[in-house]
Amino acid sequence: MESLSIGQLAKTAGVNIETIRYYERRGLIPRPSRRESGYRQYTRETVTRIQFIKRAKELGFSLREILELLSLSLDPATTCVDVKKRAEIKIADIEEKIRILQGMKKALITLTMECKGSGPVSKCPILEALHSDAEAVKRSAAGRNKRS
Amino acid sequence: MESLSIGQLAKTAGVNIETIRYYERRGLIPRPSRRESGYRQYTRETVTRIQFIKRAKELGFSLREILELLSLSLDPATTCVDVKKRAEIKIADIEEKIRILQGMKKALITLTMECKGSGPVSKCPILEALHSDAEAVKRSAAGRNKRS
DNA sequence: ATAAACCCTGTACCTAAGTACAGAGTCAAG
DNA sequence: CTTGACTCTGTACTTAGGTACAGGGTTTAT
Repeated sequence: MESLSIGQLAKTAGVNIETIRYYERRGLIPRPSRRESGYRQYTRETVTRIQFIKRAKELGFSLREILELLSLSLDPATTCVDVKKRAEIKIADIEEKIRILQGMKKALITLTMECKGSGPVSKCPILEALHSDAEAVKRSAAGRNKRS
Repeated sequence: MESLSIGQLAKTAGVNIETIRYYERRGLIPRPSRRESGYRQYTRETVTRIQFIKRAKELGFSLREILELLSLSLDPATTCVDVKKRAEIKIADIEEKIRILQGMKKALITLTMECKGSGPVSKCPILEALHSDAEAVKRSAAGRNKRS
């Protein structure tokens, strides 16, 4: 078994067949050679390539960014710094997302603590806040709860 | 000015006209009365409604969830606990997202620290990790970096 | 009365990362 | 030799939350 069919590749790499063709369209994996029938023929290299893509995705890179990383890694003019820069940008992206989520969480916790859990919905502090107290929500969501 | 045109409502509430019609289609705001011409006529209530939606979105609720919150708040059988439960589920959702992002961040930081920033891309520890060290990436991304 | 600004419906488009066919051809096992 | 599994291309669909027209009708200000 020196060459892999698309189905074998899919199973080995742990992705869908459709995903492989999609990655090919996106330029993330090279167009493979074909049999006379037109069937795609892959080498083990492509398994590695797909695993690269999967791991980069786990680190939060988009397919567009992964494409960039891949072309970087092929360009002899690239230095390690170029790659490191991408990673640092991604870290900053992730930190921003975390910040926003923590603001949301804080606001929600504040609201749920105000809610005793008894009484009708008409006096629910959570809904009341959504209806009228724009500032409280905004302050918390932005992570700068100044009052108190 | 007792009734608002869709344009006035959009400006007042700080959303797009298209967004208002979209919310109407989604059932997030009630179908308004119409003039003879077919023009939509809104009341101030709808401003409040749209602001509710905007704030709930800031707290991380999807439009589908907001629809649920709105029908809860109209149902007299709803109690405060029902709303509180939604908020708590949302908090858990947010915490899960934060956990995943922190795993990504940790893995990326580990990799960038290994990278001295000098040397050719062929020896970049970041790319090397993506190419072969599946476990290191996974461990960090999952937030359970066992091998210290 | 006419031009600018507004509004209507309906449909298509956008991003991201795929997934799901339809309709055809090919390969492998029994 | 046939049947089932596999593969091909091309297109449409999915989720979420909108945005952008096209091609009409209406309102308002001058």
